[in-house]
Amino acid sequence: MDIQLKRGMLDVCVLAAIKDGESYGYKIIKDMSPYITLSESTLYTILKRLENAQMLTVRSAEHGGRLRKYYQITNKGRERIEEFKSEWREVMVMYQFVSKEDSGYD
Amino acid sequence: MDIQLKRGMLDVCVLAAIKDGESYGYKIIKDMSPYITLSESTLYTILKRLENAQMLTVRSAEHGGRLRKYYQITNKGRERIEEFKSEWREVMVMYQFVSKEDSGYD
DNA sequence: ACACAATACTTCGTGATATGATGTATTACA
DNA sequence: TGTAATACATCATATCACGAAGTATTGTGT
Repeated sequence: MDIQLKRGMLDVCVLAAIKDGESYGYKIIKDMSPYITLSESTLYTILKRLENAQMLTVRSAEHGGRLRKYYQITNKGRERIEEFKSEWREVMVMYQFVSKEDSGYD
Repeated sequence: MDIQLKRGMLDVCVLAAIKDGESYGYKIIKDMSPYITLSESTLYTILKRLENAQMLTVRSAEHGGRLRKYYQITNKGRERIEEFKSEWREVMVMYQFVSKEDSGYD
């Protein structure tokens, strides 16, 4: 899939992946993999960005000797998801502009 | 609208704007403006990119003392539109991933 | 005659960001 | 003993939308 087309959607997808309960990096990738492919470097970049934007909070916890970072969505994060849904209408306008056939009229 | 969300769509929108007949920069912006807003700098960047990718051809012609560049879509450009439509399915998968409500199960 | 809007295209710098490559470290398993 | 899986981090790179600024002409209002 075209990288550019994913832009602006991945952030929100990651938020959606944790909206029903906290999760951690590796699990997020696994959970999303049937629907969306993203590399580890991409995910951790996004998580950091969302943390800076206060759309999620992080807590570190040990699990089986390994350190894990658990991510939890904030209200701001949920608002971002709603905002995205609103913007989606404009995206559909663009899609329809592309996919509409020539009517023959003008 | 979020800039990032437009990415990967604008190129195809411009191709769509000329798919029913050749046009020129200024007119393309006017034609698209009810649906999609894009600045001149963005458009001419895109036109140059599409030309390099051989998705459109250009001819210069004088019109009312002013120089105009007329852009015409190529087969490769039309193929790009079709390719985009295919990729759209994956975009919708991402959108549904974001917009789906928690089922309560799992 | 003068100012200003509209038409038409160009170039430059900037910020955002998805990704591959690479690295570190532990656990599980064959 | 080695390899895969788990888990997170950093860096450099390429792509790209946009504002700002510039050039030049035509049309219009006063």
